[in-house]
Amino acid sequence: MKSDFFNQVYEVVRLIPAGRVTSYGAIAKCLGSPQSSRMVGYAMNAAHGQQPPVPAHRVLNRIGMLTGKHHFNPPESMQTMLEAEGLTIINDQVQNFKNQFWDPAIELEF
DNA sequence: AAGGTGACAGTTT
DNA sequence: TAAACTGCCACCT
Repeated sequence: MKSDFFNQVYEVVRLIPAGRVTSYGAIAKCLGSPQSSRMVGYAMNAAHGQQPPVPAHRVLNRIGMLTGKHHFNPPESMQTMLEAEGLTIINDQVQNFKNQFWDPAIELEF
């Protein structure tokens, strides 16, 4: 059993609806550690091969930039998957990021 | 066992 | 205004 912290992150990420994106900080905050955003990113690093798969491509930094695309295989698949969900990505940045933002702290409570 | 790293974010200079 | 530093906590060497 991995650390529950990671499992929490995976669960939240899997709840992200298609066509929506969120930030590491939002997830970290939802878990109760708003300053532990790095841990969320690190959890994503271990998200490879998780069951069910974790849509890590829907998790971006606070500015909507595909910072972790380099960790995908191939890296360009991240942008491809996001575009397939209806998102517009230019220069590794999600357009209308604020409009597509999905805040777990709000959506989950709703 | 201890130190260093990291897919970030917020604050300060 | 932009750039740089610190904080955070688990994983890896």
